[in-house]
Parts: sequence; structure tokens; C-alpha cells
Amino acid sequence: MKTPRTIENRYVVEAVVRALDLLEVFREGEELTLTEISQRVGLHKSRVFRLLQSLAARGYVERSADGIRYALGVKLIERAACVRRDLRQLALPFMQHLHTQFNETVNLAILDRQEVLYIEMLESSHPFRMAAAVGSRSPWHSTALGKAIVAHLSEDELHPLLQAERLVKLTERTITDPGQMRRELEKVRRRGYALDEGETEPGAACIGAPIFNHEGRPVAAVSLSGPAERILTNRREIVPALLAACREISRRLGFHQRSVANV
Amino acid sequence: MKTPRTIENRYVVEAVVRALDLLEVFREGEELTLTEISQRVGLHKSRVFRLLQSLAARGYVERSADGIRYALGVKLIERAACVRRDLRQLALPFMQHLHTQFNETVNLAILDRQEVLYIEMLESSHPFRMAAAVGSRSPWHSTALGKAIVAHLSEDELHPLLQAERLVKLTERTITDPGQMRRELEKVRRRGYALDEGETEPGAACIGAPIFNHEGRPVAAVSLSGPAERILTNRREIVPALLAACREISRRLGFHQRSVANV
DNA sequence: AAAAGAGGTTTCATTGTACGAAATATGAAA
DNA sequence: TTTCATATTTCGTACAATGAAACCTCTTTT
Repeated sequence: MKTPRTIENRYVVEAVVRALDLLEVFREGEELTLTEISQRVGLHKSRVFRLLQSLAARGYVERSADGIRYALGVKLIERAACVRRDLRQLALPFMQHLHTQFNETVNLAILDRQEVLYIEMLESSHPFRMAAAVGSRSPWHSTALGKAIVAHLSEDELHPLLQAERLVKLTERTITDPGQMRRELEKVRRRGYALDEGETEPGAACIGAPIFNHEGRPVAAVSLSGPAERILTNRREIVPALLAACREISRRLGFHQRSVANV
Repeated sequence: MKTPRTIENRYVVEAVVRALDLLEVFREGEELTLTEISQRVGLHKSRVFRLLQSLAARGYVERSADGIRYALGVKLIERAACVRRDLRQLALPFMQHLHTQFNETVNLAILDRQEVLYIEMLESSHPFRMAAAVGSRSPWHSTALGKAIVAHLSEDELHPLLQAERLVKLTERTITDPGQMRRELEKVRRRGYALDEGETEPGAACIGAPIFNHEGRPVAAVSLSGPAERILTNRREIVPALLAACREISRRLGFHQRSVANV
């Protein structure tokens, strides 16, 4: 179990990345025994033992009450709270306002490794609602969040995202053709917001708008999501409120140049 | 910079804990340069460089756009989402119900290293509200959350928490005497919920109740917090709703034995 | 009650990795 | 241009991290 030294990992410390890999084997709050973990990662039991001891020493994993199982530790919650703190703290009040105004699920997401990553969320209280989870991912090409961000990337950044084989068909309406996607992104750019009308999930809709940082880069997006009927019928009210919110968040991040959009 | 091997760290891997320590130097979404980090932790620049490369290789830290600074990475958000997943997922709908019912801030917290750690939160939309942050900590002895949990610990677990020097006075009303605290905890146990009437923050109040797991251990607590006037005047309605929620969450965690409380 | 089994912990010798030091590159300021 | 400050790379060496195997501890089987 040895990775050859390449340009990319020339300066990485084996023990550290192996320890970090251990954190990845825990799915959804699983509790695992030493042997299970060592089987999953294919490392020697005694090595895994020592790496786990190290992670446990700093609270990144915890022993279960019976002392026989390991689980992810609360230190992760503490540290995660510090990630993108400025953006999240800034966006949250605006998201809350949208949430009470429309009582739909409000999402804040960024683009990470070609996917949309949800970093903040307020759930609708409707019994019939849509909600992913903070920390989970969605494809960019089927979501309003993703399209809202990608529409404002440079050609260089856009190109790798538009590989046809990456535009996976999730529903009848998912855009899978690079050419069509380019036209869609052009439209998103023109009107300042993106729509997902059942492209991810049949019957579910989403309206998303981008957030720009001080350099004018699209660093995140906010969206409202829910059943297509509710979202689309309220579209005329949602869109201006969402755009105003995103414009103000962008402004506070130091963005000024041209205005974000014209509805 | 060498820590002697003791019983506790006999099996820890130096490189791993040092790497994890690097994650601790980032406060509230700070972006730091290599030199700043190496100064803060007191390790050789070139060592820090390699540890950061390793953390970056797995997404636990990220380079800033200019490539000159490091920040905590989004991988932390992903991994944190898996911590205590069962408890949080189970509690959230009940918290949401309390939130819409009373429109006060609803908190979910656990006891970690003698402190209350907030792991989930729904903020009141009142302009005048109280809200800590997910991932932040409070003393146990001044909060309803803390007292609700601690009241149900065994004498062995309770004893170290009751050291007088640990019961720091935060306001006029904070309980700082171990004997008085024992009587307070007895009361909390009897009525099934805890009150914080300005013991943490003058004018702020909080009502908290414990959640028990399948072994009957108090693993968490839910609370409603806000301005004392609102919280205490609604106490008659809040308490039964909160207790019912906590009882149901506990039941779903596998707790059955005796009922949690009698109001 | 003894034996077997399964998993966790400890010891130990050895190797090769992680380390510090110093050289080199990069980039900003003067 | 030089100077300064910081990041990156190289290199030899010490000792940290490792695999193997022994040794616990607890549960299950006979």
C-alpha cells in the first residue's frame, strides 16, 4: 500500500494523509471498529490503531461509550464552523429574511471540485418541501445554484466543466448537451439568475443567483428550492428579492463594478 | 519542540497531531501565510510547509486565490456533517416544530470537555434575539442546556464538574457554590427541565431539557433561548412542548425506561 | 470450566520517512 | 538595479513510523 512520489504529493507527509483518509471512511455518523477501519483502508491494524490514537488525541475521532468503536469527533464541528465564516455569516441574515418571506428552503452553496457543495441551509417548514443537507453535494449542471455560479466563470474555467460525459442525465429535463448548456448559461448571465425546473428531480424547482467577491469572482450562490408549483408561481416575487439579497451580500464582500443583473 | 512520550500519547504519531494542531491556529475563517502559521505553532517553516501540503492534499486546508495564504478547507464542512448525524437528524424536525411554534432560538447541544457545545441551532427571527453559533461553546453551569444534561450524570461524573473554581461567576445570578448547584441540579432532575434566568447573560433566559440515549445516558439537550421577558412569560406553554419533544427524541434513540420528567 | 476465537493493545527491531538546515526561487519594495 | 521577505526545493541523517508478532481481554463454543 504505497503511493509513488509524484509532482503533486512530493511534499506530503505519508502519516498525515493516511490519517486524514481514515476520516473519510466514516459515512453518515457510522461507528466502526479498528478492524473494520483497517479493512476498509487496507492498512495494517497496528498502523491504523496509532493513526486513530492520534486523531482521537485531538478530538477528530472519539471512542464510543463501550470503548470498542470509533466515530468522527466533535472537533470537526468546531473547526467546520470556521470555514468560509465571513461568507456564511454575511449571507445568513439575508437567507433568513428570504426564508421567512417565502417559507421555502433557502440554500447557500459554493462550487467545489466540479460540484455544488451546500454550506448553509434553512429548511422550509412546509410538510411538502425539498432539502439537501449542509455538507452534501449536487451536480452543478442540473441545479440553479450550479448554473448561477458557472455562468460567470471564465472560458478557461468553464471548458473542463462542459465535457459532455460529465453532463449526466438525471431527469427528462436535465441539459446534457454542451452547446445547449452554453446557451442556457448565456441566458442565466443575461437575466442574473438561474432556474432549475425539474432538471435534478422531477417536480422540484429552484431559483438561484450568484454572489461575487471583491474581485468580481462568483464565489457562491443562494437559492430557494421547493415543489415546482409553489416556486414557479411565486417566481415574480422570489426573483427580485433573491437578486436584491445576493447583490447586497456581494456588495458587502467588496464587490462594486457593474450591477449583478437586470431582471 | 518535542513532547515527551507519556502514557496518553504513547501511540500517537507526531506528524499527525502536529498537522491537526495546524488546523487549530485558524480563528474564524482567517487566512494565514506559511510564516505566520509556523510562528504561531513554533515549528520549523519547512515542516509546516509539508504538513500544510498534506492537509491541502485532502482538502482540509485550501490556498487562497493569490496562492500565498492558507485557510481551512471545505472538506471540514463535509466531514462535520457526518458527526452525530443520527442525533442531529432525529432532533431537527422537533426543533423546527418548536421554532415555528414559539419563534425563539432553538439549540441542540452536547457536553464536551466540561463545556456545552452547540451542534445545531435555529435562530429566532425576532430582531431582539439571542443566538450563539453552531460549533461554539458555553460553560455548563450557567446554561439551561448544561444543567439539563449534568443533572442526570452519575456522582462520579458530576464530582469533577463541581469544583468551585470551575463555577465561574458570569453575572449576578450565576450559581458559583457547589452546594447550591447540587440543590439546583436536584430541582432540575425533579421537574425534568432546567432554567437559565440571566445566569449567563443579564436579561437573557433559557429553558432546556435533556435527551437520553438507549442506555439512559443524558447525551444532549434542547433549549429555547431569548430575552427573559418573552421566554419566561411563555414558560407555561414552552415547557410542556419542549419536554414532549425531548421525550420523543429520546424514545427514538431507544430510550424507554422511566419517563423523563413530570412537570 | 476449558478451549477457541476475535478483536484490541503492546513490544521490538529495522527501514525509510520526516526532519532541520541551508540553498534557491519568487516576488514585492526601495 | 539591489534589497528584503517569503515560499519552495535539495540533501544527509536521526529517529519516528512501521510491520510482525506476541500478548492481552473479552466473548462464544464445546
